[in-house]
Amino acid sequence: MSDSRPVRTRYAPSPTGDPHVGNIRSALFSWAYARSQGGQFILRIEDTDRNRLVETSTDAIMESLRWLGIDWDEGPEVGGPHEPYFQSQRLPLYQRAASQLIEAGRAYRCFCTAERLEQMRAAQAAAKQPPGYDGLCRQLSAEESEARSKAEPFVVRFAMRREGQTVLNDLVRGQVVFENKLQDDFVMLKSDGYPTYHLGVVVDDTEMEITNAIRGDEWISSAPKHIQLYEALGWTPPVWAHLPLILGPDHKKLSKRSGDTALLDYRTNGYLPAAMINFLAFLGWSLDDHTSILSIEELKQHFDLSRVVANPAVFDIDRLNFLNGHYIRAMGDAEWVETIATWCESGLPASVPRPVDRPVIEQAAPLLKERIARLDEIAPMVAFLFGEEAPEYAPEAILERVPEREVAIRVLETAAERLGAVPDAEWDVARIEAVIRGLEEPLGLKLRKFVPALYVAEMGRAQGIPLFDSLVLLGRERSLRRLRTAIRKLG
RNA sequence: GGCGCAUUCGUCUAGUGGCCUAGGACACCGCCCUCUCAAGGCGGAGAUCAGGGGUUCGAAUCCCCUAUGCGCUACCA
Repeated sequence: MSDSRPVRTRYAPSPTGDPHVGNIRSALFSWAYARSQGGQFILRIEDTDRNRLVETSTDAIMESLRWLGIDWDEGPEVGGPHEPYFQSQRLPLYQRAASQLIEAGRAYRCFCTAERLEQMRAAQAAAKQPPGYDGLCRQLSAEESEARSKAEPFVVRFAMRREGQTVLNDLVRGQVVFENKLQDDFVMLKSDGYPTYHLGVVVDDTEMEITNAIRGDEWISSAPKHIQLYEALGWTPPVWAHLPLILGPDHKKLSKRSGDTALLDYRTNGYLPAAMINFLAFLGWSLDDHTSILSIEELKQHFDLSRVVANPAVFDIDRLNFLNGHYIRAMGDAEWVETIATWCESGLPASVPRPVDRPVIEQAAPLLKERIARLDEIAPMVAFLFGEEAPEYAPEAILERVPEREVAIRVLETAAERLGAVPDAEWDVARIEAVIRGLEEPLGLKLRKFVPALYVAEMGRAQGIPLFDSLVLLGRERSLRRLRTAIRKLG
């Protein structure tokens, strides 16, 4: 198993859309493994499907990786000794391999039309036979093949060995044996001259000196194709590691239908990269029997393919939310203030003047920290600080917490009266707290019983950052006005 | 249908023959703290290790069978 070559891994997505979490988890593991081994991580774009190509994908792929802090040593924008890193720009490489295989009798041109293949499959299905190419063009003589290739479109199929078995030695699954008689001659070069995935990976992984091919488990069935390709080409295959799938809440492979979302959606939804990394890292891997919080630095240092498990993992959003809250609380004060400012700029109503009042943000910041799980919760929670009146609310919001209308009105009136007696110069937390606590006696109610009414009056909702501090931030005038507004609403 | 993979608390996982009357984390429940909501602290419930056969003095850990789930089965990756 020992190999003196430096470890080289790659992430080789196809640009058919924005990368989703399952895909990025593969990137993360590949990257982490390379880093833990002091090796290199390569980014390669497998843009061989012209029909499904989405122009913006490559940028989304790079942006996703950068957001998480996954850096690549070779690939788009950074270059490297194996340029280019786009498969569409490496066509001669695949064509050369295909010719070599045709000459060696290990591959052949196939002139079958889509219609014929369709009929063939229908017949196979009707006869309850396993689908697969029937090998019609495998019989063609070299001369005929050569001649027809001048006039007809064709694909190149790989002639799979049909006797014996093909054995995959997988780092996470151990030995997996495939019966060759069940294999069929797959297309390796399409009629448009582009390679299929199978040829593309084998050629490029070899040319780019990849030592460890880490990919999702959905690929394990095609491993025998790749292994036989390596054999036929006389090349040495990388060490494979097939990662367990990530499942949606319905326990099916994560897909658009099954709760998956593009990775970058998590950014716009207010998740922190550190939380995402931590979350993804433990989907199929663990450090030991007790660690559940892990930084990206620790991951780089300790990640090990030998601790990847084989069974699929369900994506648990509750856990991600917890981790996100954890990393928010762990954030440094200055960074936290910047974060709040950013999310306020984008999340507050247009009526709030920009740039958003910095001192207010700075004072609200510490109060906000342990109350936020996602960054997109920031703006709704501090919105009340930026306006004359509280955000619109229904009077019922008060009555839900202080059921009797008369009592609620008395609470608000008494508060307005006593708070109104506090001169502006003495409007501070200590004084406000004393006054509001002093309301217990005249109202004959426990603080916790009546205070929600004040929350709603001041911030439009029954829960939020601490009331006493909020009143200071609001100032005497606005605080009192909101009390009067609430009384009017109830009356 | 065929082939392949998987199967430990609801979820992510620890566990590689005796340390397991199965550990940690999230979620859940309770108590404490408390101006709301959180956060935090403490505690609780929760897995007869899919089921059945073996092997062994001894199995979650090894073998076999069954069941279930998932993946693949394209000129998509």
